[in-house]
Amino acid sequence: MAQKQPDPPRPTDAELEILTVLWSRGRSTVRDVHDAIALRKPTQYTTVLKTLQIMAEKGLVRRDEEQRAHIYEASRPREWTQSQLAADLLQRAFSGSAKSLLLGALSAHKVSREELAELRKFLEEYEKGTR
Amino acid sequence: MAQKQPDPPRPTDAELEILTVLWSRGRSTVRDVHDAIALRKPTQYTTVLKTLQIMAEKGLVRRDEEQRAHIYEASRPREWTQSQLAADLLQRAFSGSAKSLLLGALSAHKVSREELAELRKFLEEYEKGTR
DNA sequence: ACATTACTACGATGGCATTCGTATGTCAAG
DNA sequence: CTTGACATACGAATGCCATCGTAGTAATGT
Repeated sequence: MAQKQPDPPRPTDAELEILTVLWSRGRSTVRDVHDAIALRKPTQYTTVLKTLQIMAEKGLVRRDEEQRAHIYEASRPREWTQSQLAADLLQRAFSGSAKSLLLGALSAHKVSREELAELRKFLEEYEKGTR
Repeated sequence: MAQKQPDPPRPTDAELEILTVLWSRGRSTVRDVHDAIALRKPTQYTTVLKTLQIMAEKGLVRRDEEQRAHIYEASRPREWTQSQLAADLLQRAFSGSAKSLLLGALSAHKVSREELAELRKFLEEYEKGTR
């Protein structure tokens, strides 16, 4: 019987950055992750390593130790974690009002007309789906 | 000439909770804030006091020391801070995709049919506004 | 006048996040 | 075999967050 793993805690800023790399690259070595992150921000290799080790303890990532260079992967899919984060902020800062959240996002971060239309379409579809 | 205050940093969890009280109550004493928070969560008075003092240092709140019981108020309106937080999460976790953010929020936090309709209306209006 | 209550200030603690340096082990090239 | 490149492990420094206890002081009630 498959054991249900407990929900990992909310990732911190540095952890989220690493998760982003793992989500887009898939299974990766520490070096892979470090290289990707070092492009945008000077970072020591061991810093990434240590953070990944901690993330493994927390259950945010899984580690495959078969090879000498261990291989890491996110233990939860991107969508799941994003959902957690969105719901968390929704509660903490918006008292559960999805409308306020959307308003806040739109007013600070200008989105293109195209994305706006997409957004509306998505919402219409979603509304149909729950009818 | 009015000095432009620097943007206060992103509020922490405890700080956000206090800000929420200040936004809904307006100018408040430490006691007011404490009473409001203690309803949902056992908290020492001095914990709230200390946090408010730190928030004042950071510029998250303003303090009026005229009376013996100092009076605090949020230095930024709710909408402004919410915007910051939404935009921050949008960047950090959603690579700027407002659609993903909305999808995440909706999939974790079930919203009523009414709110969904409201949301759609709001989006339509917003779209008109930027045309 | 004295005791009680209400307030601020502040130090201290424990925990976590982030970062880095160093130690140590493995492997392959010369 | 020795060296250099590359890997993990891990201790430690630093700083912030959240919390609380204590001290000191002003106001209030008896």
